[in-house]
Amino acid sequence: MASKEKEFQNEKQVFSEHIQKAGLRNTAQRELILDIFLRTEEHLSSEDLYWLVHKEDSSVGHTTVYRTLKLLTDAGLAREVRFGDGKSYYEHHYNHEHHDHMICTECGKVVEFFSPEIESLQETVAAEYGFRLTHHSMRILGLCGICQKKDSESAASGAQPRVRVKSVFS
Amino acid sequence: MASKEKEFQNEKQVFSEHIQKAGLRNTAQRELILDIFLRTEEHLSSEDLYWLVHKEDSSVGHTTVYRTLKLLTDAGLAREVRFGDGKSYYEHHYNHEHHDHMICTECGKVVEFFSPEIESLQETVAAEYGFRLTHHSMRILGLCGICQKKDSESAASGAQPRVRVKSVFS
DNA sequence: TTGATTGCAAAGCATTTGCATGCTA
DNA sequence: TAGCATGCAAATGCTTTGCAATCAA
Repeated sequence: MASKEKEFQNEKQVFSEHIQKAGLRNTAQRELILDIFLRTEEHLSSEDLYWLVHKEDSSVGHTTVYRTLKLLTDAGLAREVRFGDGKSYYEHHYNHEHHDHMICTECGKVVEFFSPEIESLQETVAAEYGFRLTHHSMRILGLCGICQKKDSESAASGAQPRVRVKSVFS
Repeated sequence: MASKEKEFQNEKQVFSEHIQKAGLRNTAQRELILDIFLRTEEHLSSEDLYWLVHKEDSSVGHTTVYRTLKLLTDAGLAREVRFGDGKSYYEHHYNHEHHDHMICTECGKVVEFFSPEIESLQETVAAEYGFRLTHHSMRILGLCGICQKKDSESAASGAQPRVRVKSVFS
């Protein structure tokens, strides 16, 4: 692995370029937030990222994290995702393949998957209704293997799911 | 069509039974809210439904509409749906086939569709990852036929989309 | 009569905005 | 120096909760 300074050079350059094109400015806060975002290979809420940033620089505020996540999204480095608990999460988007999510409603585990067959069927369906598809969102909710076992073994454990899915959508 | 009094008898009985089983009570507000919900074949937000109810009985409050929509959902008469604008919408669920949604990001039109092929592929994918699928949510976002034309004809019209999709999810 | 229900007001969340101050280009 | 960025506090939008008064069973 490259040294800390050389990591994520591509992503950082994409960000710089986006900032310059838009007539914005580079700041220490934005650099720090981007760096921590890139170092964390998870689905992060703004709140999650705020605390990670806070550990390294406690002067950075919530607002800046929110605004920077939007900026990262605009720059194509992040993608906003929702799992149904009312918050927005963000995941890496630069050089990452498109995928959908499968979420365990018990422990909150999120699995990324991709099905070319489903993708192409979505195109077909959209065309049937005269739509030009621009994006889609698909979540599969269920129990992961581990939680299926836990459920059959015993009833309630005290564990708190990370993502509490309040409702089922379409 | 049956007379107003005889309409939706099945739905109303389902509601009565749910209320009795749960040890709850029938009230004029709940009857009115259910009635208006059933008469409206659309995706309604709590706010939408509140105003429709308000027209017929202005003494009914927001809170009661929220609580009654939850009750209808518990009773299996309604289903909560989210389109990505931060609000919850509700649609008829009793004796309605499962379906997914296609949403026009320009005018907010919502089309319901069902694809058995996609459904079965979802089962397959879930099984591949050891998940037991319980629900899923799928939204296709794009431009409907009409808005594609409008877009090519001219640029901006003053029309306000009913659903403003703020973010793209998975 | 008893306890569920109602509606108001207030509280909760996640997110956004106004604004004075600070800092980059 | 100009004007974008920051961070605080306040505002927002949707939803939930506390509570006293009301009403169904």
